[in-house]
Amino acid sequence: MENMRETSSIAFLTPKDQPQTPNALVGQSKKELSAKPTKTSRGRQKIEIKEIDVVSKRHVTFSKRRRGLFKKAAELSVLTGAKIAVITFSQCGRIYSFGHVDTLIDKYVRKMPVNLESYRGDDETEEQGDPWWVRPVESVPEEDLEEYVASLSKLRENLGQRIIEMSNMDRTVEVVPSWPLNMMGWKPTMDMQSMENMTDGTSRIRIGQNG
Amino acid sequence: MENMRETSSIAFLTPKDQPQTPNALVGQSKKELSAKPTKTSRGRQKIEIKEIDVVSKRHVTFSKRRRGLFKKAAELSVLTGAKIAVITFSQCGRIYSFGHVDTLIDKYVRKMPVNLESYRGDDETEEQGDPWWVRPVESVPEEDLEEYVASLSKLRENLGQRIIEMSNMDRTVEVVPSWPLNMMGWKPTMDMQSMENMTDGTSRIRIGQNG
DNA sequence: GGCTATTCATAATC
DNA sequence: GATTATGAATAGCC
Repeated sequence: MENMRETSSIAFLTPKDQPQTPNALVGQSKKELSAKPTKTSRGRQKIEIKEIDVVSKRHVTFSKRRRGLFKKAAELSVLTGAKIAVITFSQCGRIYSFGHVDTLIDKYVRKMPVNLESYRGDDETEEQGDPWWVRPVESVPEEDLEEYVASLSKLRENLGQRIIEMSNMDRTVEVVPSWPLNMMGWKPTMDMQSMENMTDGTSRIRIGQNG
Repeated sequence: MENMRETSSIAFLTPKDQPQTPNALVGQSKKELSAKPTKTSRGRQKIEIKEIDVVSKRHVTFSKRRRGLFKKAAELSVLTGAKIAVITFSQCGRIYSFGHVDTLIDKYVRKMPVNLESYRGDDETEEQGDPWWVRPVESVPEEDLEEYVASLSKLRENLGQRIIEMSNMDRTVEVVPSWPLNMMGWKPTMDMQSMENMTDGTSRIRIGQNG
């Protein structure tokens, strides 16, 4: 009873969901040639929810649906007064975020590790254990202690900064409700959609040692 | 040309968007009494995107739309292979999150500050400046230095933990793609929707000193 | 929490 | 990036 509309037969439809060449209509008519109400589109087609194989298609879908997702988030936020944040890590490693989480995610996931690389333990002769700031203090050689403390101190400093920012955020996850939702000509602004390049393909965080 | 369909006149429609009593149809007919194809619903109505005044209505909308939002996020994730995370802070202070962000948010925004309260600077005689771990090392009195270093060390330890967790996350923001998207009977599971109580009304983070 | 009619999102296509 | 027809989300009700 639900999919009764599938029975409507248009010139476009192939007998039974049979695959057809993308340009099956090329050279058919340009809408003016034929008197029949030739449809120029088959409209939205039902798709299976599984990874899209064709790369270009996948990218398009990512763009469109991400936009839609953000819009939904914005609406939900405005309608209910909820604070919302959305983060999307695209396959190619780009981060698109909605709300103010990007501050949090960006700062913590991407930048913090960098700030932790000052002191790097005993040269690279050491085997690849945990990074220096995770190992027990006892493992730090006497002669490195000064540098170690300095690094620790700096780490603390950076940490402090981040926490402060976060505490501000928490109150202000003001996120969406604050920006003027211009539903008609709605489009994401830099405020709600930030795009960041990852240096390279590694979407992994580099923690501590090794260059 | 777009809003032509508003002209369709059903028994339900009041002359011109004029407000009507909620139970305007009470006692009209129960679908069997009338031969006319009496509509049992006016279907989805267009609404303005602004905070919903009626609380109960707002809650319903929050539930429905949050669910929809998460579903969209799930689909986007599966279709494009992107890693997605969504966090919603409801007005009443509940957190509903999608993906693994909750780990991140929970850990950092809520729990981390607690772990930083070990060393608390010079008693409470000190005025309410920055918390100890943000102030310069020089401000730490000689006699407290040992405790200070210990705390700093502990801080470092906690931090290490968190960063590790996060670095795992980054790879694994595996989030949605991993759970079986059961589109038909789709419903959020504990895996993707976690609900957390805030201790009290304060959605603010308590940082450092003072009890 | 389920139902229906309608609005809204979007796959295909240009 | 724009258009169009159709699949999906959902507002108002029970």
